[in-house]
Amino acid sequence: MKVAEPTVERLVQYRRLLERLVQEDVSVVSSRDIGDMLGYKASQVRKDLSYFGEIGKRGVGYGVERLLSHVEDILAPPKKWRIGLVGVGRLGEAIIDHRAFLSQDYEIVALFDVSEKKIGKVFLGKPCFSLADMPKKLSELDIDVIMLTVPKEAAQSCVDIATSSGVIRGILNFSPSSISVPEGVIVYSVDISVELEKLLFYLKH
Amino acid sequence: MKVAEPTVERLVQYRRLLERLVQEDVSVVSSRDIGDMLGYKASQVRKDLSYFGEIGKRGVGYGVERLLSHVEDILAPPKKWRIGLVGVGRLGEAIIDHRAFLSQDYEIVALFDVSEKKIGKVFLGKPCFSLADMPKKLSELDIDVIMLTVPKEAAQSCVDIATSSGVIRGILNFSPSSISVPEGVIVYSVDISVELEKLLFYLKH
DNA sequence: AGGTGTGAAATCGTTCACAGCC
DNA sequence: GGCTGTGAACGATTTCACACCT
Repeated sequence: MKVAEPTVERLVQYRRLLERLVQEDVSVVSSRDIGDMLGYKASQVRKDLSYFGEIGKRGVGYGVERLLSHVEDILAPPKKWRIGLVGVGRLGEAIIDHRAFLSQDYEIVALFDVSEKKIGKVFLGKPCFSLADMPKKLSELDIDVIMLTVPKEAAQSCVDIATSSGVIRGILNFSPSSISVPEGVIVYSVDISVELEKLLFYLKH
Repeated sequence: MKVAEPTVERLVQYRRLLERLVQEDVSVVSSRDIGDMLGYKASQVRKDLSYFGEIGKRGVGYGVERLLSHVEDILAPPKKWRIGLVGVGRLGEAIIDHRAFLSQDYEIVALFDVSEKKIGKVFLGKPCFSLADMPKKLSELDIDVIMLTVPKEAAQSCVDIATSSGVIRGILNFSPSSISVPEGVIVYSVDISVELEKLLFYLKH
């Protein structure tokens, strides 16, 4: 099934909200409730949820637990993803430490850096290896995805080294640069300054 | 003039690329060159640039320096924005240290935190104040925008305190939570785990 | 020939409006 | 009466196709 990107983004938000509602012992929500809490139109919420079958009750709403497990199923990965993080700087460490990585769906299993000071050390429980050993380690450790937190000058060469192993299928790029990857590798970027610039642009009307 | 959001995002990328091309003494580029380097269609590049007047030469391309100064003018803010950062954790420090903040267009001028250990200290040249003093300090220091790098539980209350001063016009939210703000305040969010989840979703086709 | 600028067409995503069920 | 599910209308963005300039 083909799902639009904005829908996937909202599904992640629905899951988060529903987890909170389960905690708070809320048993039923309407599309309007969900929309109000997350800043979406009720019709948007209904359309998103309807792509995956009829899950609500007309005249009533959605059962919170039932809907949550439904959304979890949609988002569930085929296996627990194994992630490598390239570039153990301040941003890299902040990400290793991030609460998101308590997820059951993925795990950071190795770090990579060029600095002799970092290679061989352990950061927040994760071992750091040399960039030069990366292709070998990526295969050995069965890593599917890398997150790139290196300076922009290093980004493309790190990508080239990582993709040379042939095991990498996805890259989450935090560096402020466009990278090119082999056919079939998916790249998403999180670019702090681009988001800030967009905000500032609209601030001047 | 009204500019679509995806266009603004690409304009920021064009500026980055053009800055590099100036460094490399490239004097002319075509829309196809730009598109190939950034992963856009040539027609997309031409359309984006044409919104702001005829700047290229038919049969030739765009003069790099001329185009850069044109794009800089489009993105230029009316004044240097003054930014406050709320939450001096690992992620907050990574952002303070980020190369993006060498920009002439904006500057982090103050930090805010609840921790007694951090209040009164200076981090990478930026003074840290108490959350309780935030409304006063935001006015005093003429801060327009805040960046939120607090745990999700604290996000909404920090927003409420910050917007109570009435001087905040924009918020860049790094916390994994939806926040509500008074009419007229613009919010952009950078959510690491949402981007990762989207990537992983498309990895399982 | 080569490359821009741009209306028109195509695509993608959101919102409406209402039939259908609880 | 209230709320879901969904085709149809709408709106936004991308891509095409070609006239026009150098």
